[in-house]
This record gives sequence, C-alpha cells and structure tokens, in this order.
Amino acid sequence: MTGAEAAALPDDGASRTPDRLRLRASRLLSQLTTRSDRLISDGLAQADARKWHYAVLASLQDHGPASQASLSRRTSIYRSDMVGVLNELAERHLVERAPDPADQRRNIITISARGRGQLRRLDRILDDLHDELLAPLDPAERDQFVQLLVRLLDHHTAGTP
Amino acid sequence: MTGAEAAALPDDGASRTPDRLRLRASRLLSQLTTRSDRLISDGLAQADARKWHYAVLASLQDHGPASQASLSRRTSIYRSDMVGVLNELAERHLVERAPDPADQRRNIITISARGRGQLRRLDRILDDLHDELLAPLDPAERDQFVQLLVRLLDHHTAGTP
DNA sequence: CCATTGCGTTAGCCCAACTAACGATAGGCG
DNA sequence: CGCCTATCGTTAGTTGGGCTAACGCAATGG
Repeated sequence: MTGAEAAALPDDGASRTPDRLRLRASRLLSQLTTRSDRLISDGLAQADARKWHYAVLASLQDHGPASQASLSRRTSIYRSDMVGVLNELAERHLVERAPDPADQRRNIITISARGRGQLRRLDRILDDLHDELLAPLDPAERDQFVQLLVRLLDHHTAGTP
Repeated sequence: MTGAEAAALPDDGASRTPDRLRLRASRLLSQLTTRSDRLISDGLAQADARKWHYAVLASLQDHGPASQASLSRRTSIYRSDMVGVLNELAERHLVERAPDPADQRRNIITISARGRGQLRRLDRILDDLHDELLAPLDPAERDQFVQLLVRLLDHHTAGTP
C-alpha cells in the first residue's frame, strides 16, 4: 500500500527498475558482463578471432610452448573446449601442434610467427575495446576498478587455483 | 626468445596466467560474474528461488501490479522467459495472474501476501550473499565499486533503456 | 607388473540470452 | 465502419559458455 498501486497500471510511466534490484552488485556485474562480453566478441570477430584465441596466444607468447593440459590451466579454458580452440588456431596457422617426443600423451603447442602477428593485432584491438568499455572512467578510476575486481576475484579464487 | 622458452616445458612450475590476460577488465568481469552468479543462485536455491523470482517480486512490490510485458521491461527479463518465471511464481502462490478486464491481451500480475513474505526472506538472503561476495572490501570500497559499476552500466545502456 | 594418474578427445547437459513466429486483441486513421 | 499496424502472451528453437562423463592411451611408481 505504498501509493504506487493507487495509479492502477499507469502502463508504467515509470517502467523503472527498483533500486534494491538495480543496485545489487551481483546484478550490476552480470548485466555489465553481458554487455562487455558482447562488445569484446563482436570486436574480436572482426579480426576473425574469439577471446579464447587471445588467451591461448598470449599465454604461449608470455610463458612459452606448452601442452594442451597446461594451457588449459594457464587460461582456465576447459580442456574439453581447448581442443576446438586449438583446432581453430591451427587452421589459421597461428599455432603448431606437435607430439611431445618425451611424452607421447602430450601435444606441444607452439605459437607461430603468424600467431605472434595476430597477437599484436588482437592486443591493439583489445586496447581499443577496453577504452570503449571503460570510457566513462578516468585513468585513476580505471585502475581502481581493476584493482577492486582483482581483489574480489582473488578472494573467490582462493580455494581453486 | 624471452628466456621462458629456454626451460623447454618445465611442466610449468609457473602455470601462471599472463598479466595482459589476467588484468583485462573484461576478463576479470566475466570471471567474477561467473563466481558471483553461482554464489547467488546457490544461495537462492536454498529458499526454492531463482534470481528472476527476486527481480519480479521486488518490481511488483516497489512499483505495483503490472502486465507481463511491463514486468519484462522493468526487470529486463525477456518476455519469452517471463512466462516460465511467472508460472513458477504462480505455482508457489507468490503472485496472482489475472486477465486485465480493460485489455484482453494483458494479464495483470499482482504480488500476494505470501509473495511479500518471500520477498523479505530473499532480501535477507541476498544481503548475506552480497556480504560474502564483497567480503574483501570495506564499506567505502563497496560503495565505490557499486558506483563504478553503475556508471559503466549506465554508459553502455544509454541507447537501450 | 599392475594400479593409479595424467593426457587428449568426443559427446552431451544445463543455463542464460536471444530470435522467430503465431493467434489474438487494441488503437489509430482514413 | 474497415483496415493496418503495434502490442501481448506464448511456444519453440538457436547460440554460446561452463561443465561433467567417459573413453583409450601412455607414464609413473609402489
């Protein structure tokens, strides 16, 4: 009986979302993430890439060749999904997949010259996309935001390294 | 040729994620959101509820009865999915679904006494869950975090009200 | 030598976000 | 009035991400 009901369906002149809903961090997170994900995948699609591609290429570049399993751990892409991602990357000749002579179960994945080039492109694209994503924040706030995210994520990742 | 490769697959003593990947806001967002979503849905499941239930009940309580379509707009739950959510809520007698005498296309959805009770429960549960979600932040930082999220989301929602 | 563990791979599940289409009604306009 | 378009509730289906289950095979080690 707040008075809002008294208006008996004003079609909702205010189709507003209640604050207790609108301001829940969980909801803000998932809504923003939905937008962010779309922004990123659309952006990367224009370079014939997906975010997984970037993750794998960056990990190869920064920490060297690796087996699929360890790439999985580095990127937190499920090993089931890694198969497809590596297929896509190999199709595009961005990585080499070779059997490990020392352990016949393993494939050793190596980034190719072309892969390094693509990685540079993707890095530039992602810089731009993040500029768009974080547009309303000044540099200090962007840092702050990232730091807050890191602290939260670390906290909730404590048990699952 | 950074030297990392020289170790020739040390199985990765450091199965570390490269910073350029780890610190991308988009990635932090989606990882954190994954955890957050799981936290919230698990928590709500213990009250036989889903986050959509909360959204609908809160909207009904705060802005009064509405048609399914306008609930859709208030909560940004797709109208296709709203059907199912309202079925669940009606099953539990948390809302009433009645045809609108003034417009035969519409159903008017009203929150029930029981629905109001449930909403109070869910609000308490969500408070606790958010306490867990934001645990590493002090009150000022939580505010800051929420404000940053709001600003970002508002910016990316500008075109799509 | 056998049991356990790790690897790559395939298949499939669940959920959320979203699109397409449809029958029915409302409302505006000529 | 009659037509046109928009809106409403609903069903069905798509896509994509995260995840589980199970497999055959190789490595490891008690």
